[in-house]
Amino acid sequence: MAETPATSPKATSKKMRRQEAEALILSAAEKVFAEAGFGGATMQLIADVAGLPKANLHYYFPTKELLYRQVVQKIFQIWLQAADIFDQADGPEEGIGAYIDAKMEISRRHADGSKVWASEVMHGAPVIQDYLETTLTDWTNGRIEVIERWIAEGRMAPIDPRHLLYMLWATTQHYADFGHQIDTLNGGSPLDDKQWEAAKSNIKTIILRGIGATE
Amino acid sequence: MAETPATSPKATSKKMRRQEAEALILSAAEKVFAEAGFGGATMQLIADVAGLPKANLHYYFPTKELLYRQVVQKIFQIWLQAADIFDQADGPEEGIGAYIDAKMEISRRHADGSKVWASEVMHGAPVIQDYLETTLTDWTNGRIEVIERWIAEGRMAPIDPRHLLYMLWATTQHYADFGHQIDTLNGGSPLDDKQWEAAKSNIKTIILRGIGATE
DNA sequence: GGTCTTCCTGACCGTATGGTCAAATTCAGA
DNA sequence: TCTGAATTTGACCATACGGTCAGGAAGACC
Repeated sequence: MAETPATSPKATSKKMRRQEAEALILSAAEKVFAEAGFGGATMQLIADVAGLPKANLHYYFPTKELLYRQVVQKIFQIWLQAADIFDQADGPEEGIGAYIDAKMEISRRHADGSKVWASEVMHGAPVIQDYLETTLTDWTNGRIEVIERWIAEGRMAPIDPRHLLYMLWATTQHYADFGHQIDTLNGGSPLDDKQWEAAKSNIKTIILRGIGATE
Repeated sequence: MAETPATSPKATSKKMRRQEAEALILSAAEKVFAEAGFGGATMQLIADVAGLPKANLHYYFPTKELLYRQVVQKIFQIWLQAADIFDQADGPEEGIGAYIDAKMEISRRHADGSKVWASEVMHGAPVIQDYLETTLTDWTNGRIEVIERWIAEGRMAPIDPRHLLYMLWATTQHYADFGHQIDTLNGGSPLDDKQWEAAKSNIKTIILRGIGATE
């Protein structure tokens, strides 16, 4: 009768602090939302993964929508963080190269979050449309300016910055969102360290050479 | 065969043929599954979109899973069709260029199907895992051989064919799967003909130059 | 100990969903 | 016109889901 404990990440103390309880639930929710989608996920399953009774989830997160929203916001923060790397660079080779590395690292370390984000956008961004229109739009426009400056300075070929950004997002996210397909084509095993390095290296080689940012 | 009178979404006669009824339902299902995901889609909503009573859906497709499976298989067929273009080419510039065009056309014309496929893979391919392991694996290995030959012949740079294929899939699919995000960044409007051409052109420029397949 | 706040949870509820069914309707061919 | 198969459909059912609630348990502070 192993009903309560099982494989619960944290189930030692009887009472939890708000912060750790929320973190535990958010982590379980991210996993379940990634695997089943918003509609396919159930509060009961999230509760099981977190090792808590369902009613406890509703104590911290009144509704499923609210819980989902927080999961999406969390990954968006990580996403934005990586984006900063873009600015700290001197030129396209360094900036875009580092950005690819950072985004690939996110795809590897936060694959579930990436999937939730992808799912959200794919279904028309019902809960984070405002983020797309404000934060993401601003960030994108800022980066476009940077790229245009690089082009004007002759440090890379004159390509449309928008489509370059889309290519960067698409290619790096692909390793998270389509990770299962990649694993299957890899004989059923996840990419190992070496293969991830090869992926990053190949992507950087193709894109940096493609935009004429290599010497 | 050529005896189908007035094939419109709403048929004139009270009774439908199996073929057209199934096509109508599959089309509605593709749309709803794309917008809501498998878990979020309901048979009632699909029925409403198709303009049929729910019980009628179950007459043609006994279960939701079965209906979903057919939708996924349908888009996979289209996907494979485009893949043929790869072979009919003489070299990388022509072959990969045409493949990008074809996949971009699919992203534009079959955005819903692309989303369903992406969703399916993202959730671990519960219904088409066998396709990944057989058809897709075979196709991929075949294309890897072609690319390796091109490399051996000195017609493109020595990059890992796998990661090149992933980049092609990722970049082209992105315009369907993340179409909503792209539209939002485009001021809320879908890309027009000119913008789609620009997208294709930019992608081809970057990738073909990136793999050293241009003169 | 007493008391207040925070946290925990089993039991419960209304609703929506996938699926069933049997009766009605349509239609092709005899 | 008659007959049997194919199709259509409203009504129905069991289940599972998101969410509620009342009462109990665990600390914190005096």
